[in-house]
Amino acid sequence: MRVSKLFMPTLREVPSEAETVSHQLMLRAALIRKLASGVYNFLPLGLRVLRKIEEVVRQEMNREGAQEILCSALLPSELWKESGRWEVFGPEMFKLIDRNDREFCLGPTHEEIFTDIIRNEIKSYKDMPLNLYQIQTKYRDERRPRFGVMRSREFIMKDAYSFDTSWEGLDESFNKMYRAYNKIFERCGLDFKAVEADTGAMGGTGSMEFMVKSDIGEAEVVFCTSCDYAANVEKAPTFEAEILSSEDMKNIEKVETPNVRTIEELVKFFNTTSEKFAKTLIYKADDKVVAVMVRGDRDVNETKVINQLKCINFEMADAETVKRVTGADVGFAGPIGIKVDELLIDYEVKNTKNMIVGANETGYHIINANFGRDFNGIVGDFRNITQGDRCPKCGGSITINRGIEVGHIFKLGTKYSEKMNATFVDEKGEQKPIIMGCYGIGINRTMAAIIEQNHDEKGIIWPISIAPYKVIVVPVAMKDDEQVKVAEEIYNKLNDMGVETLIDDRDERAGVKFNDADLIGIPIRITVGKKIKDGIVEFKLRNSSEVIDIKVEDIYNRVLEVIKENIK
RNA sequence: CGGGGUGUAGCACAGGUGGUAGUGCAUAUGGUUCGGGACCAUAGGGCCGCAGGUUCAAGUCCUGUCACCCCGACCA
Repeated sequence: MRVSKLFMPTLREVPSEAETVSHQLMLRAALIRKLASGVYNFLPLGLRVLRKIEEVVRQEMNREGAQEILCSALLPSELWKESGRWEVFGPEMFKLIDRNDREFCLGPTHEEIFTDIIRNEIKSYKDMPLNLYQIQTKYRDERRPRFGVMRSREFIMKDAYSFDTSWEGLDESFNKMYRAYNKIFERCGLDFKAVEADTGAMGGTGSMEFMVKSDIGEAEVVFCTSCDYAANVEKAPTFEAEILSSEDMKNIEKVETPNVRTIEELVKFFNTTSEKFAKTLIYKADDKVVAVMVRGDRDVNETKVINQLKCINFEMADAETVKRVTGADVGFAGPIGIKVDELLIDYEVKNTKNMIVGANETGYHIINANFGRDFNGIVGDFRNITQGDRCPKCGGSITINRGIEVGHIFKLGTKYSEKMNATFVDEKGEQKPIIMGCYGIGINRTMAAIIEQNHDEKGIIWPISIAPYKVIVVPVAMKDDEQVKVAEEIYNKLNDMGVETLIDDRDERAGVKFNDADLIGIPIRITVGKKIKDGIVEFKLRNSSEVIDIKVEDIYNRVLEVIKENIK
C-alpha cells in the first residue's frame, strides 16, 4: 500500500477526549474514530490490526479442535426469557421491538443461543465433545463506557462454548482452552497472567481470567510473591485470624459524636486507629435489606457478600432506607438494634475486642462493642484481601496490581442446559443435561492492551505478529529519482514475497514520514536516502534505536529473518 | 445512577467587568527549503452544543436541555 493513497489521517495533537495512552494513540495513529460514547469506527489500519488478532485467535482455537460458526447479533427475547436473563441483564441489554411488536435484543453474549443450537441438534453422547465458537460483535449498554475501545458498548468478542457428557470431559475442554488462550496472548506480545476468578452471575464451578498487567486495568489482581498463586481480589479469600487483642471486654458505652461520620473523622475524634472501628454498611439485596460489618480500614468485598446471600440484585442502600433501618442519618449505622433482614460480620470484626460502632442514633457512637455479647450475625469472609494479608495458598506475602481482563474461561456446568432442557442420551440410555463451558476473548480490548504495553513517546510499537504492515519503505527525498526507483523496487519485491509493506511516497519532509512511521508503529523501517549511491539503505526496527546500513540486495533475507524470529 | 468537568474553525486552545470572534497547528495557492512534525506571503474556513429568557446589545448573564470526558457505583 502507498501511504499517499492510504486513508490514514494521523493526528499531531492529543485529542482532549482521550486520557489513556492506548486511547490517545489509537486516535492519533488513525486506527479508530469515535461515533458516540462507547461506539467506534475502525479505519484501515485499525481494521487490519483487529483482523490480525482475530486470525491469531482463530488459528489457536482451530488448533484445539474448536469449530467456527457465526450467530446473529439480533436475538429474539424468547430464549432469554427461558433462561431468566431477559430480566437479569436488565438495562445493560440493548432491547428493541420489531414492526410486529416482538421483542429483540442485540446480543450481549450468546450462551442461550449456542445452547439452543445444540439442544436442537445433539441427542447422543456420541456427538460430544464439541466446541463451537464465533468472532462476532456484541452489544452492551454499559453504564460507563471507558478508555475508548477498552470498555465500549459495541465490541468484537470471540466466544466459544464447549459441550461435554461428563465433568471430566469439561475439565479437558477447559484445559484445551486454557492452553489456547496462553498461546493467543503470547502471540499478541502481551505480558499477562491467568488468574483465579469469581464465577459471578454466570454461575458454574470454576473460572480463570487472563489479565494483562496495566495501571489502567479495571480489575485488581492478587499475586503471591513466593508461589504461583494469582487471583482477582473479588475471588481471593481471607482467613479467620487469631484473636487480635487479648484485652478483656469492657463495658459498652454510648458516646456523643456530633457530625462525626466517616472513619477518617472518627479516627481523629477518638484519637485512635481505624482498626478499632467496625463500619456497618447497608445494602439492598433483591427484596431484602442487609448490613455488612468490616473493620474500619477494610473494604467490603461485594462479590463475597453476593455469593453468601445468593442474590441477583445488589446495591448500596439509599439514604432513606438507611434511615429506616438504623433510625439515624447516614454515618451512624451500627449492629446493635439495627432492623435488617441479615447482618453479615467479617471474621476480623468478630475477633476484635471493644470496637467502636455506630449507635443507630444520629450523633452517637458506641464504644466497647463486642461480638457475641452485644451483637450477633452471620460470620464469614466478607472483605477484600489487602496488602499485608497472607497468600491463601502458601501463606507468603502478596502484592496487588491492576489488570485488564482480556479473556475469561468458565466452567458453566449444567446451568443453561438444565434451564433450557439441553440434554443427551448416554451409553445407558439415560437422559442427562449437557455439561457446558464458555470462553471469551475481547478482541478490541486486547488491541488496546497491546498498545498499553507496547508504546513509547513516539507512538505504537506493534509486535510483528499483529502489525497492520510489517515493513515501511521510506524514500527520504521524492525528488531524487534514484531513491524513488530503489524504494519502489524494494516495495514491490517485498510485497511479491508476501511481506505486507508500505511505501511512504508522499512528498513530505523526512521528519514527517519518520514521525508517522513511528506513530503507527510499523515494526521494520527501510530508509532509502543519500547512501543509495553506494547501494546502501538503512534498516531500522521500531523497537530499537539502532540504525543499520545494509546493501539493497541483502534486505530481503534480513526482513524474512526478523519476521521469522518474531513470529512463532 | 451520584459527584466533578468541558462544549468557540478539522485538531489543541484563548476570549476580565455584555458592544457583532481570535491564536497555533492543519487545509489551499505561490515562493524558499528538504534525513526527525520547515519558513515567508496570501487565502478559505464559525447557527460560540441546542432552546428559551434578561438586555438597545449575549460567546460572555439567567433557566432549561443535550452531548462528551473523568471519579465512584455497576459489569458473563
